[in-house]
Amino acid sequence: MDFVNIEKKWNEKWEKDNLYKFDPTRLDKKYYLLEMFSYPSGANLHLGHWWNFGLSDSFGRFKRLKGFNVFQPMGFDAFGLPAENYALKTGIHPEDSTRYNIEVMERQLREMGATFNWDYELVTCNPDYYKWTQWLFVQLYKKGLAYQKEAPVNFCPKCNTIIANEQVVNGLCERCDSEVQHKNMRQWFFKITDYADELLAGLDKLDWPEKTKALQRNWIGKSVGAEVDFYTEDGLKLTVFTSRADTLYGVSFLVIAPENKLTEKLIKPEQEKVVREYIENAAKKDEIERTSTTTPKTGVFTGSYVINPLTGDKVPVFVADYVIASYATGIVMGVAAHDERDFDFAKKYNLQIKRVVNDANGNEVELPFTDYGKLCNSEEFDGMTSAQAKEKIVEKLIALGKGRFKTNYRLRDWSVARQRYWGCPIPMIHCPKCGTVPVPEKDLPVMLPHATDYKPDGEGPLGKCEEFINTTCPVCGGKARREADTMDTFVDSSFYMLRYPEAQHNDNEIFSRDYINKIGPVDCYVGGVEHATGHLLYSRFISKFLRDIGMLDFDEPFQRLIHQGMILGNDGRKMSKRNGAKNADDYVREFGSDALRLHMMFSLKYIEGGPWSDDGVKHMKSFMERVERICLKWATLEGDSAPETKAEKDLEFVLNKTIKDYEESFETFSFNVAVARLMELVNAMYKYDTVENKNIALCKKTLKDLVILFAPAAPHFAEELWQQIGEEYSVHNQSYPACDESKIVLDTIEIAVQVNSKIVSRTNIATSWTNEQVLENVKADEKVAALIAGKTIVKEIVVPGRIVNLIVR
RNA sequence: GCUGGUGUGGCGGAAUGGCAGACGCACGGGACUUAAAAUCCCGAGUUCGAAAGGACGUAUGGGUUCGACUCCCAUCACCAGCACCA
Repeated sequence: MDFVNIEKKWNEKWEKDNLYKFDPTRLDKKYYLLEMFSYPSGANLHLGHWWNFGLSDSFGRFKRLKGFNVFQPMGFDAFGLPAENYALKTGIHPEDSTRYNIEVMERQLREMGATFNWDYELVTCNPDYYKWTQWLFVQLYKKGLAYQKEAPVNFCPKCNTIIANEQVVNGLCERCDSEVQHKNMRQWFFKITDYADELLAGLDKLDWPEKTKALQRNWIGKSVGAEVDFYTEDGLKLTVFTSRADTLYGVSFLVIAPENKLTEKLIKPEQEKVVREYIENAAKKDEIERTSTTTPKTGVFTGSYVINPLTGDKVPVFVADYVIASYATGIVMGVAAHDERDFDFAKKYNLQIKRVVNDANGNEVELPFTDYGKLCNSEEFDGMTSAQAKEKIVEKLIALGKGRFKTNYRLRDWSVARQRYWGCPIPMIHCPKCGTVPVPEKDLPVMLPHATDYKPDGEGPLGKCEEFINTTCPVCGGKARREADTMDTFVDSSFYMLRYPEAQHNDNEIFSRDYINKIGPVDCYVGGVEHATGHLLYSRFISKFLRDIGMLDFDEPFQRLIHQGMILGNDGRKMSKRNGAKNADDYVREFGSDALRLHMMFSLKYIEGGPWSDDGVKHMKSFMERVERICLKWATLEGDSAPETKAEKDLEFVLNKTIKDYEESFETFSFNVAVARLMELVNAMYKYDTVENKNIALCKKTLKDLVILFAPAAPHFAEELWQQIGEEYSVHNQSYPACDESKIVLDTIEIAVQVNSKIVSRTNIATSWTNEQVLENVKADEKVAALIAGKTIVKEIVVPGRIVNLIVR
């Protein structure tokens, strides 16, 4: 078979016939399958694209065979920095290069012959898409969830923009590896923190990899504890957050972050010089230096003391740069006896290490933190666990009015503004009279101008575009300026899965409430794990928000999530030209895409990925030829003798077992096992082929089922073979073959026989036998009889169809 | 440090607590061929043995069980994420 040319032929025919058209009226058995859409990079489709799109396309095809009305749209995440950086290098406008790249990539994706529903294509840089990105912004603004504040932000000096926490990797910009600077700027945020608890709780019911759920839990970082108010002699309140309120009796010192507003008020004149010097130094250090676990904690005494609300102890207050100003209250209590690093800190600055406190009688008492009775010098704490002690102590604080239960989250609000050109304009207007007001919905979209000066200047290049920036205030009609920033591209992608079903309509709504609730949420979402704390979290947040404003009945956009593993170079490192990276096209042209697809399915676990080795591609071609030979031979067999032979039953067994196992393997994305099952069936066919007097009807059925089973894994090959064996177009409109359970129950099977849990023999038994009959037969076995002779059988275990174990003494 | 994951032949990898290593690669052998390729068939965890057969085997050490790759506890190694988060 000429694999390369038949692919072209069928791709064209399928596309012409619109074979995989999604039927929006038949939603009772819909299946919404989605791969994370890609950034139009303009490069040729590489192996990673095939790995992602090709194999999940096979999954979609499988679902179609199973009778599902599969919705599998495709689009492009088209705004973003790469196009702009490319523009700065080449002078080609981001819009032009992006349009061109989309054209190239779309053509290649279509050439894959995949079942994507191109008639629902979305491109995030199209005004009819970003109209809804802006609409979303306005809705969030109206609910107080989009807001501006002056805040320390991550600023990438090379990209000249603010980036989100999620885009900072080890203090470096994830795109260009520049060291990220920390600036105070007035910025737009989405209040994702309002949903922290719900985002956490919602994870439990999702069919997602445990790993990904853990990543999100970790990222949200819920910490249940308490706030404790300490007062200085001057009556200044310092509130600390602690998850270990039970150690309150052992507080040796308090530490405040240099940036905390209260720090100023704590500095006593005699300490002024050293403290200022310290703060100045701290400001120079970057976050990594400050928060590295390897560098010892340093700090400086402010000169102030506070009173421990429970013990009345006088506790010194330090400034230290390891305390993070933005987490919780930015003030921490140090318990030297409990925490190793607090211990080191206390020793370094000669602070009292409160292993001992004075009890009511003035005697010194040891402070083990498990002995709460003694610790608190009160019988009411006797024998308490840490958790019980925590609760009791906080209750005492509440009674004193000096503390409360408190939960903190590591999650910060989502910084969404970018000082870049190639993004969705933020639909806000700054009016000198009315302040900041949203663009009225009827005026959306705010069009991104085809600017000529898109060079980033740290303030938003749109600010230099006069015809864009100058506008009138929608409230008072006076002169006003538009917001010059654009949105993070993760805003674009946070709702695309909800917009897809409506991609064909440019209505007055982002989507029809009725329709989205029937077709959504996404049943299965396929994409990389690298989006665990970014895109996947943002999308969940936006879904919950849309639910809250009455747009959605569901609040989790992705029911099931599959991460494909990464294909690595042959040296196990990220793929590059040096370690064997090739364009997928090189293989497609030589062996055909089906051979490539089969090899990818078979050679690595989809979910784990691994180093790429291409030896197998040619073997898959051989395998397909082997399949073709037997199929074409069997297709021409004539007559219909039906001998009841063992060989025939063996083949029937393998066929039906394959039908069953293949399905299971596909459902769990275990494509490697699925292909192995196909090979087993083919081997069984060859074995049966040696039989002289064949059951022709069985051969024909096997052959037909085999070709259908191949349809998801090797779509062009299966279609061609389907035609060649004389079946009616198209194999992709067939139903998945039914497994005849009666054929996978054999009359006789071989089971293992154990004596004292050790295999001593194998014997054939009839499956119709009762356990008693099986035992009787097993005991009659020569070897077994010899072993049990003269001994007492203590226990007889029969696992039907598996094993017999006789315990003798 | 915390969280999650992984650990099975030379390699990729199979195994609802029930015959470990399916399927394939590489390897060896045979058939066909003048020969090679292709194809078809057979073999193969390691080790002792001529063979029959035996011993040892799923990172390590324990445990539960008639029986553990699978469940539990501890340890080690590697991968990933978070990390003076109080």
